[in-house]
Amino acid sequence: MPYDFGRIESKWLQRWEADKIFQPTETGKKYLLTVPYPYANGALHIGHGRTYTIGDIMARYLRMKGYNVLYPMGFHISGTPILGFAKKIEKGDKATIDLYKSYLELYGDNPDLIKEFSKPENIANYFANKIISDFSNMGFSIDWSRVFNTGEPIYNKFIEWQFRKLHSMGLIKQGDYPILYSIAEGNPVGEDDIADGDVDKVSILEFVTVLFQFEDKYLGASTLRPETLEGVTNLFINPNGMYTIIELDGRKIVVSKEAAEKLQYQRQIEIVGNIDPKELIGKIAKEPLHGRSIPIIGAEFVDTDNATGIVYSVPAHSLQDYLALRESGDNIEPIQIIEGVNESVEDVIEKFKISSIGETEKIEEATKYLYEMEFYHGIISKGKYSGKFIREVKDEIKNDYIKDKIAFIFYETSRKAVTREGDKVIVAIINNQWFIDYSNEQWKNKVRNLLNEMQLKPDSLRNQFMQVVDWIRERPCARKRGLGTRLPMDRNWVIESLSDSTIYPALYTIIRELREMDFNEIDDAIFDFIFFGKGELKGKSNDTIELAKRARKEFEFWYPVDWRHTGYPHISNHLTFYLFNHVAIFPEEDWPKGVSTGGIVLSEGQKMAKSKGNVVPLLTVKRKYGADLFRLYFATNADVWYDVDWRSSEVNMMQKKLEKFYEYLTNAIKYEGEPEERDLWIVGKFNERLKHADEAFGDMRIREAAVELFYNMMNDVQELESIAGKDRTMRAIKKFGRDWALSLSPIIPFISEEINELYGGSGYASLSSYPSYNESHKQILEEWEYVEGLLEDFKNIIKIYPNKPGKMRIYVAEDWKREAFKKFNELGMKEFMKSATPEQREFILTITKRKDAKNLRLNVNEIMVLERYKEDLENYLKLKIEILKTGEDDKSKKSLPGKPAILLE
RNA sequence: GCGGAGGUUGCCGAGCCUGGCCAAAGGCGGCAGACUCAAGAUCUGCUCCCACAGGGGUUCGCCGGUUCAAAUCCGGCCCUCCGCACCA
Repeated sequence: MPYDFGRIESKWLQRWEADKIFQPTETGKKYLLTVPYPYANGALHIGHGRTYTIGDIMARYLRMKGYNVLYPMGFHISGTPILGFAKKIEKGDKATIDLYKSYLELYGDNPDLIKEFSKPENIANYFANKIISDFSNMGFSIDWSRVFNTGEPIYNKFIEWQFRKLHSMGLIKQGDYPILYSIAEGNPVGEDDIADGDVDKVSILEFVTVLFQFEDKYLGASTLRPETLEGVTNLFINPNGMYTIIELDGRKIVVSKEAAEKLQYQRQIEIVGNIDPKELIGKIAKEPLHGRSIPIIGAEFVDTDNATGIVYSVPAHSLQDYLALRESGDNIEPIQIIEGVNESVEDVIEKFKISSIGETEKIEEATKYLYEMEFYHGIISKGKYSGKFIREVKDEIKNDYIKDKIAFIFYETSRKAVTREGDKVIVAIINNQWFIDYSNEQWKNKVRNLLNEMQLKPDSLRNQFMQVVDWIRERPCARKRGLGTRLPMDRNWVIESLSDSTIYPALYTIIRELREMDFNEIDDAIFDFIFFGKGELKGKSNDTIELAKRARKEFEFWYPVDWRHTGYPHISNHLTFYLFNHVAIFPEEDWPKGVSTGGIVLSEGQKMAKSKGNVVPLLTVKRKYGADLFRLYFATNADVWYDVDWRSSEVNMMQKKLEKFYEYLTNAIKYEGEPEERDLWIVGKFNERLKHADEAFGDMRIREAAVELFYNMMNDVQELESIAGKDRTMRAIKKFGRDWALSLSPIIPFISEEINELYGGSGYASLSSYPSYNESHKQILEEWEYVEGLLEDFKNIIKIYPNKPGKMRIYVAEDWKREAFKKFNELGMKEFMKSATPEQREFILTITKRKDAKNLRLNVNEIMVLERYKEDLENYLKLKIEILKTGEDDKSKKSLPGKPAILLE
C-alpha cells in the first residue's frame, strides 16, 4: 500500500469533523492551551505553521495522557495593516494588488475577487476562512466552535469592559507623546509605513535646544550633549540656509525653516518672520549660563534639516567642532570642561587618522568613541556640576536647563526618513495620548510574583521576562486610525492592536454563550457576572441570565490558561502584556500557569522574506508533502526554543523515511503467525524508547521524543531486518505496531489513525490513551545488547583483517573471571583486594584500566544467548561460528565477562 | 548600552544541566562497493591522524584553573546572532 497522504489526510479530516472530536465538554482534568491568534491579512507561511504545530503536538499529547484539552483559535484583524492594504487596493497600488492577486491564485480563487479587497472586512474574512482550512488541513486539533475575530461587536464589548476596568483602577493615563509622523498623510507612521523601515530602523532622538540671546531674540542651538554647554566657544549657522523666527512661550527664537515646520507639530508656536543668516554671522550672542559673549560663525556643514539647524560649538569635546574651527582659521581657544579621560580630541583625531571635516564616516565613528569614553569615565570640571560623573548628571542637567527656561526639547528622527509613498517623516507630539501605565510599581510587583510561580520554558525565559518588567514604561494604547475597538473613554481613539489582545483567551471559554445571548443585553454587568461571579443580573431576560450562568460555569471550568506558546519575538511585548493584564483584571486563581517560547523558521538557511523569494506558504507544503511530513520535520529538526531551517532536500529525505515507516506498519499486518521469541528484543527496545520519549514529551522536549520514537526506532527495526530477514521482522512489528503508531500520534496524527484502524484499534487514535511502558521484554533486550556488543567488536576487527574470514571463534570468559568481577563490584577495590587470589587481583587490575569496564553485561548467560543467535549471526556475517570457553590460547585470553574474545580465520 | 542565545570534527547540527561507556548522535556532502548496458534512485561500508586483531595520538572558539578524569564544572578573554516598544 503506497503512502497516499492526500487520501489518508482527507479521510480522517472528514471523520474528525463529523464527530466533532476536538470540541471538549466540561468533564475531567481540564487543560487550556493557547497560541496567539494569527493576523488575518494574508496567506500563512511555514513559520506560522511551526508555532501552531508545536501547540498542537502538546495538545494532542496531553489529550492522550488523559487531559481534557481545549485548543481554541481566533483571528486578529485590529490595527492599520489590513486597513492600509484595503486603501492601497482601492487606490490601485500595483504592488499591493499583485500581492493579493497572488494570494487569490495560491488558493485557487479568481484573481478578479481583488475588487472585494478594497473593503478591509472582506480581506479579514477571506483570510480568516482560508486560515481555518489551512489549520484544519495541518491536523490541528482546534475547537472551531469558539472562533471569533477582534473586529466583531461582541469582541468590542469585551474589550471595552476590559478598558473601563483598567481605567477605573487608575491604570490608564493621558499625556503628550512624541511619535513618527507624516505631514502629507496627517497620520502617525509605523515601521511598515517607512521606506526601508524594517532594515534601517528609525528612532526618535531627543535634542536639547539651548537658547542663546541675540539682541531681542534667541538663537536655538540644538545638541545631544547638553552637559558640554559650559565649554561652548561659538555658534555655527549655515550661511546658505533659510532661517525663521518663531515665537514660543513668549520668546522670539531663530531656527531653520525646516525646524520651524517640524516644531509646529511638536509645540504651540507662531511663525513671526524670516531672517537671513548673513545678518547673524560675524555677530555676537550670549550663552545662557554666564552671559559670556559668543561669536556666530558661518559653517556649511550645518544641516538645516536636522534639529534646529543651529549648533553650538564645543571644540574641546567635539571632533566636528574642533575640525571646523581649525579649518576656518578662526582663532578660538577650546575650553576644557571634562576631566578623567585620557585622550583629548586631538588624540582621537590622530588615532582615527582624520585629516579633514569631509571624512564623515571616520568622524562619526571617532565621535562615538570619544562620546562613550567621556560619558562613562568623564567628570565635569567646570560650573555647577563640577566633580560629578557625566553619566550620573546628564539627565539632571537637561532637566535643570528646561526648568530654568534656557532650553527646550526638540524631537528629531534618527535618520532622514520618508514613507513608502515618499513623503517626509518627522516627529510629532501627540497631545493627550492614552497610555496603559505599565510603570506602576505595585502592578509590576504582582507580575514579578506571578513569574516566580509560573512554569516557563526554556528556563532562561524567567530572566528575560523580569528584565522586561523592569524597563517597561507607559505604553500608548490607542491610535487615531485602524480597525479594532474604540476606546470607551474617548471614542475618537481606536485601541491599539497589541493592547486589545491580552486577556482574550478568557473569551474562548464563553463566546458560544455570548453568541446566543441577546446582543443588546451584553454589558459590563454580564462580564462582571461571568468572570467574577459578581452582582445580580437585574433587568435581564431569563434567557440571558440562563446563558450567563452557563458561561460562568464554562469560564470557571476552563480558566486559567494552563499553557501559552508563541515565538520569542513576543517576549517583550505581547507575552508581557498578557501577564500584566491578567494580573490586573482577574483574581489570582485565574492567572496564567505556564508560558513557552519557540524559535523562528528559516527557509533554505535564510530568514524568510518576500524580497528573498524564499517564503514557503503553508498551503503548498500541505499539497506537496502532506501535514504529517510537515509536522514530523519540525518535530525532529530542532527543539522548540531554537530556530529551525526548512531545507527542501532534507524534507525529501524525511519523506522517504516516513514512507518506509508507513510501509513497515501496513505490510506487517498482512503477515500470519507468531513472531520468533528471539526477535522480541525489538519490543523491549520500543518500550525503552517509549519511556524516554514520554518523559521528553512531558517536558516539552518534542525533538527528543520524536527522534527517539521515529529515527532511532526505525534504525532498530532495520537492524532487526538485516539480521532476521523480512518475514520475521514483520511478524515482530505486529507485536508493537499499534503502540508505535499511537506513540507518534501527537506528531503524525493522520498516519497514526490509519495504522490504528488497520490494527483493529477501536475509536480514534487521537482520543486513545498514550501507550504505557511495559518491561516484559527487558531481559531479552539486555541479552540482545550483549550480542550487539559482540557485533561491534567484530566490526572493529574485520576492518583490519586482511581477507574474508570463513570462521569466527567466540571465546566466552571463564567463570572465575565473572565471579571475580562480581565480587569486585560488590566489595569495591579495597575490600576486594584483601580477599582476592593473586590471579584475581591481576585480572581486576588489568580490566579496571579499560574504559569500557563498567559497560560489561554480567547478567547474561553468554553461551545460551550465543547459541540462540548463532544461526542468525552466521547468515548475517556469512561465516561459521564456533562457541568456546576460553582456553590457553593468547587471543582467547582477552575474553572478559560480558565481552567474549573473538578469533577470525 | 541593556538583556538573551551561541561558538563542536568539510558543512548543518546533537551532546554540555546530571564530568568517565565521547573521536563525539543524526543529516548533508565526499569516497568505495552492490544493483544497472549506463545514469539516477535504492542498499551496504568508510569518512580526524597513525597503527593494522579489538591499540595509540591529537581534537569540541582562546587562555588558565578544579579533578584520578573536562566538549561537559569554574575564572578570564575573543567572536557571532537575536530582542529592546507604540509595530503586527
